Amino acid sequence: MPRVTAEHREQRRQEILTASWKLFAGNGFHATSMAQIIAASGLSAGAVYLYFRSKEDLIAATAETALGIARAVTRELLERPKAVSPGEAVRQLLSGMQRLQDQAGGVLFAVAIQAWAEAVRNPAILSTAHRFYTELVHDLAAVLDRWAANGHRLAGESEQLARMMAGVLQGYIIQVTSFGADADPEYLAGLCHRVTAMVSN
Amino acid sequence: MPRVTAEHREQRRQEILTASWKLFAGNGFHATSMAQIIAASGLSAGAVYLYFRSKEDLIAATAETALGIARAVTRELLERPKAVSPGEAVRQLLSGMQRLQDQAGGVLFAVAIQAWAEAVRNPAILSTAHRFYTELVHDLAAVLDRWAANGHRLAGESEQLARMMAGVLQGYIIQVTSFGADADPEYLAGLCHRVTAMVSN
DNA sequence: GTCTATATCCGGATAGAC
DNA sequence: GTCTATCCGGATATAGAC
Repeated sequence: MPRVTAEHREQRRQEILTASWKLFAGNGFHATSMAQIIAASGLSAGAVYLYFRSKEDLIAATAETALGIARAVTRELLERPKAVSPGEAVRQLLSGMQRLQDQAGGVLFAVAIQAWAEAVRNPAILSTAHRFYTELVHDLAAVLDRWAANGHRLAGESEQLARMMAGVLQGYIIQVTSFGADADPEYLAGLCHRVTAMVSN
Repeated sequence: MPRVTAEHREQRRQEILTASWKLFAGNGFHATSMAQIIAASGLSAGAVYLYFRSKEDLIAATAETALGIARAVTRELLERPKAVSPGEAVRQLLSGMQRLQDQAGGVLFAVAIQAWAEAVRNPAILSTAHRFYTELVHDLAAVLDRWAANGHRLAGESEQLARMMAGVLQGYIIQVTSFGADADPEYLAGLCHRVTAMVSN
């Protein structure tokens, strides 16, 4: 009995979230009204508030998903036994993120940017962002260390290099989302290749 | 007569903008009310609306300043006759931006992030962001070309490399603003040095 | 569990006195 | 040119019927 209910609850939450993403991505968190979300979800106001206590809650859950995509992919990367070059890691990271982005209807990157902006005034979002950033850097450093253990030489301390790689990813997200300019595969291939040059000797 | 009036007008606008920056940086554009801005500026509601037609106008003017800082610094860089390495260019860029940031009370980076987020729903801001990004990439490409003309070898087409450098800067802004993590000079020096490795052969 | 209707509040912008 | 008082619209969240 509780099993079905919990599943049902979770599914409903997911439906509402999916409807919210698109609106949040297109209008930003604050210019999106609960009325819009309610209409898009196909439920009533009362029902939506049954699954999310407040708009704040909805924003927090949305940000959690959007900020977590990079982490989800590095996780996969590390679970495979094979060591990869830093550039190859970035390539897999970007294509994995793109895959999740497409699954979500192409809105996660935009929401991630919203979340970075929201973090300045919302401690809960800041904390989420900080957590995922720390984990991402940690994982990237592990990728670098594994590569170095295979006989390659890093250009410095792995965590600092990992922060640079994280910066490249963040910059990429801004560029592709705001300016739609960097989707072309040639640039992407060059970028990944040059990342390897950046972190190695 | 109109001379004095125009100057006076400009100065008043600047005062209002300066008051707005801090609020926008701390609360975001949408969670900042006109009432707060009016109180912070020390003027009355009527007076503020005399200098800015709407909150939208105020946001646009604020975004223009915040998004323009990188451009302002590259401009200086190019006006000097000496060719510099890509890493040195980034170093000067970051320190120049930091200088402007400090002059403005340490809020411009946060406002820039707000502006990137706002760009998804506000065509005027998107256009401003796009313009400054394009100019920045153009200027960075010129820095690279000048360096290449001095006998160094670039790792690819200068504009694509410039876009990578712009991405590094954007990532840095996010990291330093959201996580306050990258202010240490050692990381900064390493970053600049590695940028040169990224773009050269 | 779900929907409809609404209470309540707060935002931006303006009108008009001085 | 500047300030005070106020309007109007729309936002979130809830109360209560079914």
